[in-house]
Amino acid sequence: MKKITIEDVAKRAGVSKGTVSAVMNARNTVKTETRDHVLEVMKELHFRPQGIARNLRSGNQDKCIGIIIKDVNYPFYTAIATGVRDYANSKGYSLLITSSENNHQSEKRFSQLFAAKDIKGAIIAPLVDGTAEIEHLFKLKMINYPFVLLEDVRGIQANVVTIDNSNAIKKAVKYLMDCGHSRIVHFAGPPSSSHTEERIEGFRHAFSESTLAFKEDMIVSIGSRQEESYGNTLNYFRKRPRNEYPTAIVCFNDQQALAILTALKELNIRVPDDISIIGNDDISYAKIYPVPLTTIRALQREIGQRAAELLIRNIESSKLLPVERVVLETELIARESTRAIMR
Amino acid sequence: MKKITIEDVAKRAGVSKGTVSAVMNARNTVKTETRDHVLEVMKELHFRPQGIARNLRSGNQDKCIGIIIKDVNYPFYTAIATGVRDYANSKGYSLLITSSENNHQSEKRFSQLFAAKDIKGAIIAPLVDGTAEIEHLFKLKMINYPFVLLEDVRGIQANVVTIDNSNAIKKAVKYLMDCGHSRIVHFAGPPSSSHTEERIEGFRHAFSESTLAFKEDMIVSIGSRQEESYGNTLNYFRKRPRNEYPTAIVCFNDQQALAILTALKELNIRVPDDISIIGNDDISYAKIYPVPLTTIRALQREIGQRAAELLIRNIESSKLLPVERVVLETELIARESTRAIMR
DNA sequence: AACATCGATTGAATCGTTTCAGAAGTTTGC
DNA sequence: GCAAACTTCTGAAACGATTCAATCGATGTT
Repeated sequence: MKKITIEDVAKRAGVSKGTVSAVMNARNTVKTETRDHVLEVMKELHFRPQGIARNLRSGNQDKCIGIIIKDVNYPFYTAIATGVRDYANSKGYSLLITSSENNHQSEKRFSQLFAAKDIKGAIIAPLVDGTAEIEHLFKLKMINYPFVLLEDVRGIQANVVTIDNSNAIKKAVKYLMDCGHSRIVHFAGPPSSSHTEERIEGFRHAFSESTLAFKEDMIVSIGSRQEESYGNTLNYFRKRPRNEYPTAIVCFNDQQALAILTALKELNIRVPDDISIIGNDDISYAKIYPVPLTTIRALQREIGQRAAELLIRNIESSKLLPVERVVLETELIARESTRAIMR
Repeated sequence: MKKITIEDVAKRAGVSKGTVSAVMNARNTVKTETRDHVLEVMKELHFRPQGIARNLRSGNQDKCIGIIIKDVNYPFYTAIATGVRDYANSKGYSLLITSSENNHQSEKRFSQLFAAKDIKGAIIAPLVDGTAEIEHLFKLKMINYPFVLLEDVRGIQANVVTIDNSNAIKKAVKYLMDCGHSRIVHFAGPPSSSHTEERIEGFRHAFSESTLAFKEDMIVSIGSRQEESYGNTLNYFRKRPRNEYPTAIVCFNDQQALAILTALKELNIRVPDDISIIGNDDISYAKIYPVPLTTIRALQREIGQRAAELLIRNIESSKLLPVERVVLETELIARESTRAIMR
C-alpha cells in the first residue's frame, strides 16, 4: 500500500518520467497517442501527483496569505477577512481563511500548517486565555515567518493591528451618561479575547473620569456565544428585583447584544424603554436587529486592510522589519436601542 | 537577490546543513552554544525555510481539505463550512476556506492552489454562468484530485451534494397558494448559480400543478447582492401601479429577501399586510429580520457534513470511486413575513 | 545517398529540505 | 588506561516532481 509516484506511471506506461510530466502539464510536445495512453495509466493506477514535489523544482510562484479567525460565523471576522482579501488581491495575493473556533489546538495547528504549505504569511486572531500558549508564535518567529496579530498577546513582541477597545467602551459609557443613565452595567466577554479585559478597563476608566461611582458588580461576565449569553442574561435578571435592574447595558459585542435582546424580549423587558442596550463592532446585521442597535463601530474592513498591508510589507522585505502596532479608532453609531431618561 | 537556503545558513554558521535542520526542529541533540549561534545567523540572514521542501522529504503528514465558497459574508456558506469542518475534524482533517467572491478567476486559481499545496481534496461551490469555464475542474479530474461540488455543473461528471431547489420553490408557492395568494412572483437570483435556474423551474412547476396560470412576467431577475436587489426592487414597484402589485414574492434567498424587505419599507409597502415574502435558505439571521422571515430551510450544516463525508471517502480510497449525487430535502419554516388573504 | 529539419522522447540534474548511519570527541565505569 | 557509552556533528542519500540538453527516427531536400 505504498504511494504511487510518477515513476510507477512511467514504468507501467513504458515511457520516461519526463513524458508523464509533459502529459500532466498539457505540453503539446506529446503525441496524442502517447498522451492518451499515459492518461489511461494514470487513471488505472489512480495516480495523484504530489503538488509539493511539483512546486519544489519549479519554484512555487503562487502568492498567498492566510488568516486565522476565531469564528467563521461571526460577521465581524468575515468582514475583516474581506478587508484582508481586498488588499491582498490588489497586491496579487490570494487569501486562505481558517477558523480556530476558539480552540487553542486549532490555532496552533493552522499556524504550523501555513508555514508548512509555503503560505507566505499569516494574520492571526489569537486566543489569549489559559496558560498563554504561545510557543507556536515563537516557533513562527524563529523561522522568520511573517505574521500580524489582531489582538495584543502578552509576552511576545509582534506586529499587531487592533482597535482602541478601552476608548470604545469609554465612548459608550459617556454616551449613556450623557443620556442621563447612571445604573449602567457591562456585560463582559469571554476570557479568550484580550478585548474583554481592555473593554472592562475602558468601562472602569469612564467612571473614574465621571462623577459617578464604579462598583465591582457593574461588570458581569456572560460570555459572547449565543446560547451562553442568552442563558446568563435570563439568570441575571431573574435573580434580582425589578428596581435593581440597570437602566443600560454596555455589551461586549453585537453577537452578545443580540442574545441579550432575545433574552430581554423573553423577560418582557422593553428595549429601549426599560433598558438601553449598546453593542460593539457594528456588524452588518446590527442595523436590522429587532431593535436597531446602537453600537460602537469598528472599521472592520480597514482593520483587515491595514493588517494585510503590514503583513505583505513584511513578506516582501528581505530584512527583518521593526515590529509595528496599529490601533484604530472607533465611532459610536446611534440607533434605536438606547434612549435618554429623565432624572 | 537570490533566495537564502539552509546551505547559506550552514556555511555562514560554520556547521553542516544537518545541524541547522536540527536547530529548526528543536532537536535536543544540539549544543546550546551551537543552537544559539545558528539561530543568530538565521536571524541575521533573515532565513525563511521553505516549508515545501521540508514536507517533501518528511512525507507531508498533515491531513487537510479545502472549500471554495462564493461569498464569505453570506451566512449560508459559512454554515455549510461549519458542517464541513465538524465532520472533517472528526476524521482528523483541518479545513481551509476560500471565497471566490463570484469571480471565475479566483475559483480557478484556488482549485489549482489546493492541488499545488497538497491539500487532500476540495469542496467547491462552482460558478456556472458565462461560457461554462470548467477546464479547471477537468484538470482536477486528470490528476485524480478528489472534489465535491455544491451545485450541478453541466458538462462534467462529478460528485455533487445539493438541495432539491425545484421542490423547495414548489413548497413555497404551494404554501402561498394555500394561503389564498394568486398574484405571486419570483424574484430570481444571479445567473452565476445553478440554483437560480432550478428555482425558476420549480416556480413554473408549481403553477403547472395548480389551477392558476403561469405568466412569464412572474419571473423577475433582480440578482441576490444587497444593493443590486434593493435597487431592482425599488424599480420594480415604482414602475407599476399599486393595483398591479403582486400579493406575494418568492425570493431567491434570504440575503435577497432582506434587501427586498428594506426596499419595501422604503416604499411604505407593509409586510406581510400588503405583500407576503418568502425566503430561501433559512440563514441564522432570518428569524431576527425586521419581519421574521418565512423561508425554505436548507440544512446547511448537513450539506456540509454530507459533502465532507463524500469527499473524505474519496480521498481515502485507493481506487476511483463511482460518482455520487446527493440531493437533500428542504422544509418550509413559517414565520411572520407571510399571511393568508381573503379572496 | 547525404544532410538538414522536425517532432517525440529520454534521462540526468535539480529544487531545499530531512534523515540517519557513522565519525569525532568527550565522559564514565571499572 | 582502556572500553563502553554518550554527546554532538557531518555528509550523503532521499523525497517526487520538473526541466532541458541531448538523442533518436522519420521525413523532406538536394
